Amino acid sequence: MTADGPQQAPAAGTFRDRLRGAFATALAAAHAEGVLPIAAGDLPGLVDQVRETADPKFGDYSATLAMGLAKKAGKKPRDVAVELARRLPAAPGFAATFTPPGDPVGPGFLNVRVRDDALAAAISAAFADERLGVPAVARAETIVVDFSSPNVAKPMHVGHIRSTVIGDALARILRFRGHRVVTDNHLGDWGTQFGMIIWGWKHCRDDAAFAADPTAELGRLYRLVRKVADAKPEDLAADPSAAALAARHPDAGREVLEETAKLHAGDAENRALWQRFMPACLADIERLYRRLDVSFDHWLGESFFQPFLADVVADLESRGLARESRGATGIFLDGDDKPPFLVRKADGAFLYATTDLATIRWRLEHWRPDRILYVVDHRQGQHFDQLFRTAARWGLPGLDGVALVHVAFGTVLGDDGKPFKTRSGDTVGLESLLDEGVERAGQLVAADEGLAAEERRNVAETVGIGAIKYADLCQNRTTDYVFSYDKMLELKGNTAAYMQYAVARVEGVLEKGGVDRDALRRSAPAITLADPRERALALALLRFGEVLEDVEADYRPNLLTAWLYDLAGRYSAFYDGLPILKAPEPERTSRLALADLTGRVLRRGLELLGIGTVRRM
RNA sequence: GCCCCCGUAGCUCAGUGGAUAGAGCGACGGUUUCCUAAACCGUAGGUCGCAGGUUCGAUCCCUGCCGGGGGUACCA
Repeated sequence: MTADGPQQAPAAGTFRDRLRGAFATALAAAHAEGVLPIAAGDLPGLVDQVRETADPKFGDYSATLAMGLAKKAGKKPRDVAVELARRLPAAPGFAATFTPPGDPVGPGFLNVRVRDDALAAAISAAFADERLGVPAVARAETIVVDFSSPNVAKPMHVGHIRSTVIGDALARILRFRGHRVVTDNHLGDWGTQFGMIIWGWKHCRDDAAFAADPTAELGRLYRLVRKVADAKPEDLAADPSAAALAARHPDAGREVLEETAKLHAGDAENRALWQRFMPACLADIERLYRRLDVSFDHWLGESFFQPFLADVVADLESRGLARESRGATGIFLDGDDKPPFLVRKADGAFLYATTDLATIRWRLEHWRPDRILYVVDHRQGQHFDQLFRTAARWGLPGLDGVALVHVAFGTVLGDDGKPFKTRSGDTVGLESLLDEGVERAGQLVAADEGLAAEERRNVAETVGIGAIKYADLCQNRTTDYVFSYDKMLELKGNTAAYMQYAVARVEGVLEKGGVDRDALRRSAPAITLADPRERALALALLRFGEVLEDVEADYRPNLLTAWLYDLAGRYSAFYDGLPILKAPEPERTSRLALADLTGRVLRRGLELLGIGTVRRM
């Protein structure tokens, strides 16, 4: 190791962090010497302009900040770049990690390359590290992640999958980053759907069916009563039994609301029915979560907050925020002529706005979060806008400085571009969705004769569920996405199976070589990165921490999937082009270490998305 | 009416105030005495909806228009 090279484990932080730090130092020095005018507040925005290059021929990292600074400084962009480049080598840690940028390129780009010895040292450190070289956040925050939140007593359907999958992935990622994460399944267990089921129970239940499969019977009642209560002619025309029921009960819609109101008011019979229905509903939901490998710290549903609702409204009224209008009570956030944020209906019932306000108050009091994330459908944007503004006006203790964020996502569409439905027009049940994904994965896996029946089933489950989750996560969450089994189960391209396959290939080569991975790790092998494919793989591996930071910044898991895909591709190119087991030393051991690290990074990355891996497939 | 989102290759989608706009599928071509070819390499394919504006630089930011979707007082 040379005198100016890395002395031991590299400095904390990603390469990007270290380079941004060096630029911050250079900027501060230029400012102190009167060369560049920089307000302290501008610094973060400036160093953000240090990022990985689009094309490796420009080096590994690139700074574009000189062009913007030039105007303020009254200098030419290239001159500004030169001033910064001159001061970089003196910044702590720069010379050990990066090669100095040469002359500015183009209008004033500064391109920087990671030193090969620093790259090898960083790989060695990551290889020996449980966290795979990913730094933890400097300041851990308490972050509540509110996701999934299905309506109990309605079967979970395709509409629930995005919130569940995206929310779970974000929670896992934030936790790995070092934050204190509190996941909460804010169940819809107190809404009108119970009025429907209670009404259905009283008028048209099938006791034998309920005894045999409670949730199936409750689901049937829900679907039936919804049609009867809504009384849409086209629905009734398609369903004679619903039509007959609707004819006998023309007031069903009103009666359903009355049953709901009675439940909320504490009516003994309805309350008893609710208590009877709940365990079966929860068991059904929990089975799905087990299959999806999703768990929660808390299950504080709407019913939990029900005792606080009257007080929430009274408090809002006493502070002059909420007032009566057309018999209801609401907060007029945008003046008298715009729809208010209703917290109590004319019939006295509370709404989910009321529950959400009570929930914010409760979470602030009990969890003292720095952030609360709501992973919910983008169609509820207006609700959250009103909710957050109301909370701010409410002046709750502990709300100052707390970020309330609606992490919105688009709708799941079918091939026809319309919301994903079965051919008969019903929403697709989540369970049958998973079954079909696993079934299709199984057909693909079955082609491989090397696996025993049970292992094939496990692989099919992991690949099928992974495909469905990945398809959801790999898309920008704000856009709608078209659900297609064919696409998500492609074995090439940006799919879970491609990444899982890369992991299995790592396993295969290590197994074939009879490699003891723990011993390999303890031996602290020297890393050589002579071939461009080795270097490209190494650089990608070390971006893990940067990517997770970016995921957190915008709550976008698809940045992680995109990077994993890139990483798996680089591994495939490395694996295809270079011998590992048959390479001479020291390349052989170095490549084994790279393969092992790649396998662990891919597995961890997929794990952070809630996606499993297999040893063979 | 008002508010929000979207419009990028034939299809499904990434992307971003920066250098020549990317990937998969589909099409065409190549690679296997070699560790999982479920792979790899290559070719073809784009006025980034249209028109202005801001900028050294715009697919990205602003304005208008066109097209699609969603929301818009007592469901969640």
